[in-house]
Amino acid sequence: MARHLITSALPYINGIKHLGNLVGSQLPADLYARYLRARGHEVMFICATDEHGTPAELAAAKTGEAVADYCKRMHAVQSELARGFGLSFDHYGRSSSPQNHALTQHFAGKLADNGLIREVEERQVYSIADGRFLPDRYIEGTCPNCGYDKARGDQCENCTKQLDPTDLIDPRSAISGSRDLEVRTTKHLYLRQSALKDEIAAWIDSKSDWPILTTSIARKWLNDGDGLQDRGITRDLDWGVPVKRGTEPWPGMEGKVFYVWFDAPIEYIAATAELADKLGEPDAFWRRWWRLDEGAEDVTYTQFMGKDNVPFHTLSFPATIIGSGEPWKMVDYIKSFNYLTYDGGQFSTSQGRGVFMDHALELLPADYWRWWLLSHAPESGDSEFTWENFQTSVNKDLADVLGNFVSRVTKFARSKFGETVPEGGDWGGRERALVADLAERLRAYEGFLDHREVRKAAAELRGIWVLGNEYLQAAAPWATFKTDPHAAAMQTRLGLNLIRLYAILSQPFVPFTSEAMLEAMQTGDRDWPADIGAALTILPPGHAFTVPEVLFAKITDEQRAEWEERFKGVRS
RNA sequence: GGGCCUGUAGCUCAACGGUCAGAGCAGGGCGCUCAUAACGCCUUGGUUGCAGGUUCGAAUCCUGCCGGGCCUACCA
Repeated sequence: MARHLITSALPYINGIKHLGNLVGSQLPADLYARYLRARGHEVMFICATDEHGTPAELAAAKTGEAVADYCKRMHAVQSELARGFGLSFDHYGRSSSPQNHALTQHFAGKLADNGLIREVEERQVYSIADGRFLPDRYIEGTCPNCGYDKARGDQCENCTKQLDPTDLIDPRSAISGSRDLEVRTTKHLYLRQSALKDEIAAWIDSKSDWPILTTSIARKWLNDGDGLQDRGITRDLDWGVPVKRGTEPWPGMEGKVFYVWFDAPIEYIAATAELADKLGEPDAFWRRWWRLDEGAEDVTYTQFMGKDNVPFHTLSFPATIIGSGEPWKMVDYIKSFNYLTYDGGQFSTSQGRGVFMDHALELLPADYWRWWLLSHAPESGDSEFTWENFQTSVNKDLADVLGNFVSRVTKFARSKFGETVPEGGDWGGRERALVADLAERLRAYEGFLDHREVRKAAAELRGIWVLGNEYLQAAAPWATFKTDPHAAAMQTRLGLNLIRLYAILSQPFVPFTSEAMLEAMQTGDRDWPADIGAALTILPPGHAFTVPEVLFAKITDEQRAEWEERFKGVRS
């Protein structure tokens, strides 16, 4: 039994996430967590909402709520959706928690003590009408290069030229449209990442087994131009973690907060502390996961994230931890994903293009989405969601291969032997061959999951399901029943036991269906099989079972057409 | 502009220097009838984007070109 710490990138608080967000971090992380728990390991699976930053403030302003209220409400919404998708977090925290405030301030204090913080005077655009400093991208104007009149302060989307907000002709606030802007001087803290460059580079170089996507992005940032740049870790905002040096005030930094990307990863740790507090446990409860000097030496830590998150997890957060000089647990493996695209284009939260978590659950049970998304996870490149592919895959894999297997076994058993596991007959060569085939495929399945190979694991699981259908076809209990009822009883008994086995093996992918299968088999024995032969005799002769409802109804052409139409436009 | 990833059967992908380039779906044929017209078996189908090069041997390594995607540090 090993100890596994697993974190999913934090979904931003600003609205309901789409399927692309889900498959890029939370869902594969959940798959891995469920698998490791099923194997008997001790797992701490952490996620949280990322609540700070300008977009949260603006989203709250739009609904007329105080930002704290907005975040509280949206956290509840996201939390409910996570439950709906079966995401088995041990804790779903909030980056705005008191625990995260304290820990973020602690890290900043340590970094300052170690000489890794410097103060920088900056000139930034202030909007008088909005009463706030504007991040570069929230300033709009005419591009001096191409004349495009909706260029943003960081870059012109039309000609892709990188810009400085002061380059813009006729600049205005993207929030209010106000032209009443001025450049003001403001002071900010910078994390001296450049001083830690060599240490971080050596650390990255030691991770030879990480996905290329992860290491290539890290190396790019480490080596590009002048190398790893120092990074501002404070902002002139109201909503966030107030800048403090540990528990002490930070002279000159009054009224400022830490940058959202500084406090967000720290929330992984703080969320674990939130859990301890919720359970009434002492600090040791969470520190044994995070402090090498307090019990975390034997922890394996895996992070899951979309590729846009990689720089922060390979560079900024490690810089924070290394720079603290304290023995915090660093990540052992970073699993990163490309993007899921929607019908040829991008999923878009702002444009409402694509399928979002709430709508997805209105249409179909979570397992349909979990299966499709995980079996098509964008591991090697971007992958595309189309309704046609979704319909075909789900109908074939879930309804025909798995669902129908359960259906044919239980209905046959009930009609010939009643609703108890039939007795009589002994295994022969065919059954032993099946066990051998299952054992071989199970080894492969476990290997893929151990290495977080999501798509391959899904393909292997499907192969395991197929073995059941192949066996039935070859054994043909409906035929043997006429000539040798004992043999038919044995074959049927094996089929029923296969259902229990499949429920256990499929649980990481389709947990709700897995539960329904176990319930139908009326068993609570969900031990991961150490020995397939033994696992297929757990349900003994005479054990009662029930015939479950159809596990997966097929998606009809009419449904597909309707959904295709409904989700191609703007979110309603 | 720079960098990274990617281009393999109609579709989605595997194979990451070495037996005839594999699998699922789709297409064709046969079988079965327990089952959600489901399942099983067999089968059609590829000059591995293009052009060179390295090697006994290349989808795989190198160079160039063409196409797709992403990143480029004050959105997160």
